[in-house]
Amino acid sequence: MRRKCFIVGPTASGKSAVAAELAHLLGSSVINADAYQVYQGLETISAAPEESELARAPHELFSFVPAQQEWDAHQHRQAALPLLSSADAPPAVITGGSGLYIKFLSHGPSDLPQSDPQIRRELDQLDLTDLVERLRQLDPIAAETTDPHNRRYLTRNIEISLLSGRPVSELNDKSWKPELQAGTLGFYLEWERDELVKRIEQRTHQMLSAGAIEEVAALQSPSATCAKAIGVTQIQAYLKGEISREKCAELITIATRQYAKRQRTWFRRESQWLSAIPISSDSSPATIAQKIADSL
RNA sequence: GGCCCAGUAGCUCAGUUGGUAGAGCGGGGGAUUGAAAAUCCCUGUGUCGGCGGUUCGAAUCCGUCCUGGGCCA
Repeated sequence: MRRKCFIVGPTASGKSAVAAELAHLLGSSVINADAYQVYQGLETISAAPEESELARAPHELFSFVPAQQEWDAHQHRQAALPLLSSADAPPAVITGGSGLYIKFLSHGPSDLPQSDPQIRRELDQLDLTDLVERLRQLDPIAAETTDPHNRRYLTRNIEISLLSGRPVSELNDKSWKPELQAGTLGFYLEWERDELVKRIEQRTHQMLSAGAIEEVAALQSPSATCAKAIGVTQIQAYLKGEISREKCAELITIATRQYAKRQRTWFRRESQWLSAIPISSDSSPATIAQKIADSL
């Protein structure tokens, strides 16, 4: 298997630029591990790599899924595996902000059944107490350990039990298969909190004036996942005249900040295999990339 | 100048006939195995504008002053 170098961090941390530089230095390519940069027609809002970055090195798995389609971590892993097979290629640079997508590539996921739209549609009709009851019938242990308020997790656990015909608690041993091998490294771009908040604010305004509004206006019946991208509902509200442009920017900034916080929490937990790289406004992507390349 | 309304957590506001305060949002922390930019959990001591007074006890009543807003001159 090909060696892997993960570049992760919260949104607006400058991952794309560092990844592009690093791939350039290594004569390699950048592989996307971001749940929203996979979509077509969402480039601005998802902060997909810019022209200059795309020109720096080949980019894989970016902007290739129609916005009307659903995509998920498992499909993404399947799509990425062929790109990671040749052992003699230079290390692949994998980057993105979606912890789950990263984890699916850094570790082998458990062998569980895939999602089933039909089952989900049916379960969506039930209310929380019914979902909890349903799970209890299928798997009392899982019902005990699953947050009874978390619709997503309840649904997925019921789905797994139904599809496999066995209780989830038997199938999911909660221990990831360590896929990390020698030569695989992960780097976390670590910003000082206030500085990242400033960057998020600036980037939001930049996005709005760089086509984000037109992009959302042009979205034709996006998939449920796609419609959940930060910025979509806020810009739609602005387009309908429900909120001002300033309010829209404020709401997007807040949502992005909260997202960055969740990312921080996720990656903190992954710190066993991720080394933190302190980064600030005076560090250039090229310098960071060089530093990483030297440590490989 | 006179009258009226408002002044309670970073923000928006609740606080029933007086028993020293509580929600939402924001913020902070956490969870996270095929929807993950999703979904969910935990976390609220603040001179109740200031100063006096009444009372066993006042954010709640009285007086006065300050700051916003409105109406009348």
